[in-house]
Amino acid sequence: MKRPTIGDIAARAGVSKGAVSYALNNQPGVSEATRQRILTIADQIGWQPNRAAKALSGARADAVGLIIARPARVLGLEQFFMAFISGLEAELSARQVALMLQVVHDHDEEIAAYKRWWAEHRVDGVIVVDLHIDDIRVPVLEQLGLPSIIVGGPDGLGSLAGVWADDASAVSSAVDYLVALGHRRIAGVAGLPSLQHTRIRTVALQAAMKRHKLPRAQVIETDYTGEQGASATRALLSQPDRPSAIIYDNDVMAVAALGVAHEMGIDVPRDLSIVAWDDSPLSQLVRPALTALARDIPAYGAHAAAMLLAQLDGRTVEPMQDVAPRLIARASTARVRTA
Amino acid sequence: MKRPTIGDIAARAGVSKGAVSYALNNQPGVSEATRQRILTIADQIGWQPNRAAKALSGARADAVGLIIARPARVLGLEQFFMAFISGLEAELSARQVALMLQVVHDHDEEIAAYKRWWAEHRVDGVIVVDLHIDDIRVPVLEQLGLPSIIVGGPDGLGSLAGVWADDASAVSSAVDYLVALGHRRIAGVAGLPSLQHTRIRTVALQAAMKRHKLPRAQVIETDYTGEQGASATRALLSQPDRPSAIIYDNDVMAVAALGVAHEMGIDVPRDLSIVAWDDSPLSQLVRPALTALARDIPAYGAHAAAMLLAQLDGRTVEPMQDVAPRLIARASTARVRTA
DNA sequence: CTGAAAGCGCTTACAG
DNA sequence: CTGAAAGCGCTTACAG
Repeated sequence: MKRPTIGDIAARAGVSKGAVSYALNNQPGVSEATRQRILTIADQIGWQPNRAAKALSGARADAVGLIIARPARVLGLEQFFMAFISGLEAELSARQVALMLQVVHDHDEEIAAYKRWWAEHRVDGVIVVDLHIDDIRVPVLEQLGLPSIIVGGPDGLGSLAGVWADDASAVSSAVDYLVALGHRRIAGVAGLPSLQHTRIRTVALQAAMKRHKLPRAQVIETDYTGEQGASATRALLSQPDRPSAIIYDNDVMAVAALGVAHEMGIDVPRDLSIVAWDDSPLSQLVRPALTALARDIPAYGAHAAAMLLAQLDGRTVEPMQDVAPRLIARASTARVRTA
Repeated sequence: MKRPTIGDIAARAGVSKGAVSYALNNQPGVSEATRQRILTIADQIGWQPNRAAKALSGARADAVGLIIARPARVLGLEQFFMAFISGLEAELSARQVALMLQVVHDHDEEIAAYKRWWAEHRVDGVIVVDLHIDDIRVPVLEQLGLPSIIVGGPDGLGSLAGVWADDASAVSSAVDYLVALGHRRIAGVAGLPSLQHTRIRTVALQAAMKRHKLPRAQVIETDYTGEQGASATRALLSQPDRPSAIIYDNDVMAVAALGVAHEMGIDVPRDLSIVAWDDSPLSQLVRPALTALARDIPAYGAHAAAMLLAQLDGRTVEPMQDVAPRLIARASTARVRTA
């Protein structure tokens, strides 16, 4: 059986295709009685709009895009993206908007994909993640005029709207807590230095140390993998003046740190306190359970999607700071030993 | 500036739109010289095909769909999906085929989405994951005629093509290994009982026990979360005749088990051996590192995508068994203590 | 090898 | 409130 078209509906209802179109799209131009009759017939014969035809007449694609530029190797261990996507979906599918997903190697590929999607009318807008410092994607998106919501900010957004978490205040509260526990030598194992939020966190860490009149924190940058997290931890703990507390930019590295501490005979939390970014089932499962800086990642995704949809509806969208991450204290942090 | 169309190209080249179409699609009907001239002009003016117009003329959507039916809560901790998606993408993006992703609550929603996508010509085919026992999606997809590749099998595929890993032989080899280490009481902490591969694994476990003339394995079913993995482990280890080895259907539960063993004063691997399905960075990071049944998940995704693309090209696609998972021995398994 | 034309299924001014 | 018609940008028989 062939797919029914508005022509079929029009024939059955004894009206023109134009009238059917108005009725189906809730446009004025048909009487309420006719509209109802048309809607009933459409339902009966199982009519579904042909997207291609709609799109060719200038309608929206009813799809938004998300591109992730990370090596496959690292992707698997990021709890972030699945949680973020499930949040996006909650907003999008309620509005029958589809999500186009692509995984690429770098920003050049990502930009090429944006251009193609936009030229092909595949998407109405995109959600951009992993904001970099001096991000080359921002000017390209501005120039294309492709509606975009950046996940990150508040700096470097250009004229685009963004949504970000207040990582700085979260780091600050973590340092306050550690200092209150008596820690004075606090170090950081950071993520990719090119990411804007890595810089924000590191700057906030140093600012908090300064505020407490403590020496600058040692910070080692990594690629987020467990291996690099482990190496960084070994380096930090092999010094004579080793830190008594370390803040990790993701949970995988913090778990790796537990293994390193174990192998070096350093007890957590007695001899070393550990704080991990991004609470996760993992953080709760390991022993000792990890003190974490927790973000509501699905909510973060939902907000980004809602902002994009609002923008597509022509509403003006203000850059927005999302709720601040919370410090969840567990067994990996403790009062520092009085030597 | 307006987007260029084939009309613009035709005007510049001094040929008809038809000729341009033939040239651009590598169809016969234009001379090689003309084709080159047209291609050059298209490139110069930055022409990109309008998908909507192509689709309306009966072309493919050049998109395939993937729907994941899992609660958001569980999704975040599944390393599987991101790894699988990165494998899909490797195949798809090489062919400029887009991936439509949707997250739903149950199979009814999933089926509704398949119907809509297919009716709307949004996708050319779909990849179906998490094959259930008596899966209601299979007959629906068969009836729709929507090209589909099932991830799972070999049973319950109906007339659809599938790709699956030989979980049975993997479980069998794990049991052989444990028995060789002297274990006689082996238990299983399984995943969702409605999933086909859960049944395959459990049946294989019992078959292996029988082959070794050992008593049936105790198997506890779970929802894959760390909590249920922990409860199941507590239950198993609280018995007088507690097992000396347990096989877990995912890494998250196995890590939770390490915590439970620790809290109960049971040493791993001295008093308890643990084998985890699906090797992951997590399995390698925890202490003791987990002996794992490892699948190459990105390759699995790549194969599924390749099969779907082949099917869309009209090639006949045979159901295919992927490479068998490998047992990777690490520190969580050991020779059983001679009591 | 090339041109002119119809058609895909919608939307939307334009007349009545 | 309704109908007839043009148009979106392609593809593809059908003539030359």
